[in-house]
Amino acid sequence: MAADSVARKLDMDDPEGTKPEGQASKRRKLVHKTVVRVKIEANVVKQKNEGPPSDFWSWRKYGQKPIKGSPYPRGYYRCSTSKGCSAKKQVERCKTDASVLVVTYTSTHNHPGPDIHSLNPTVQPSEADDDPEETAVAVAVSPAVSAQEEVPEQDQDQEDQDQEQHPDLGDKQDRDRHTHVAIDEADRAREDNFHYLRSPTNCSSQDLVMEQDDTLAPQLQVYEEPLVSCSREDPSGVGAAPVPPEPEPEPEEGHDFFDELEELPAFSYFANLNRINHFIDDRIPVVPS
DNA sequence: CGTATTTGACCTGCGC
DNA sequence: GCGCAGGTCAAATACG
Repeated sequence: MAADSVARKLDMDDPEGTKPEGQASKRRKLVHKTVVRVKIEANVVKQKNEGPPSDFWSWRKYGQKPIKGSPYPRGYYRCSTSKGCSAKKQVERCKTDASVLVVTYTSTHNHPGPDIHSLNPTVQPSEADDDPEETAVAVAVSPAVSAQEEVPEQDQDQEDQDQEQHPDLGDKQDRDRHTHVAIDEADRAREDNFHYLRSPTNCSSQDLVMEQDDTLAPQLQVYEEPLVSCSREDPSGVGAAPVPPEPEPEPEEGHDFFDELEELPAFSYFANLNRINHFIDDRIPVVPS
């Protein structure tokens, strides 16, 4: 017992790079994060029922913790696609809207992803999927909505509710509106297989080593498509979603919750997109008609 | 039998 | 300096 603790302590005390990335990255600050929110019933549930692999990457759960202020636990996942990959994601449910999952990606994949077309032959690229521009539109969604990385846990929730009130967030709100335009455009393109969009697997090492001033870099908040942020927006825009809204299961237990969110689609895709700096910089402006 | 998930303990960072 | 909360590890367990 004690020996175990000592051994672990020694291991953790190693400030050098002699230990796996996971341990080295125990720092809570200064890590690049990408936040994705997704409405679960429209994709995850459906997807789960259909059974296809839910992501380009495979994620392995390594922890779960109850989060103060949130009735739902947070799950910790690590990329298991490649052994040395330090990519991680945290999955939790929105405090104010149980149907919305908040996925936070940290670190980056240090390996090329699988070819989704070969891995998922059943996933046929839609016509829109063949159109780079359609994908680009979807991409534009990501950076269009940015959030502060330093937003405290509690404030994130607050932010959702106060977005429209907060003067500082007016710009964000405006962009948010653009986002929905973009989503509208991309919606049709991706509604059938948005979680397998275009393969991001050809991310170059350049992408992977993307450096960012974490203290300054805005956190990318990606709204998964027929999705609305927590506790706001009229779901009417979502009505176009191919999947009828299912009765929201009462999130009584975190286990049930995480049973649903064990694997999430497309997030890695967006995470990868976020890494493609030039892609973001050159994002296609979505002009509201 | 191998792999993935669960779960409790431990460590670190941060705020007071 | 102390306490709290978040993040990670690793043994135990479940599953295919």
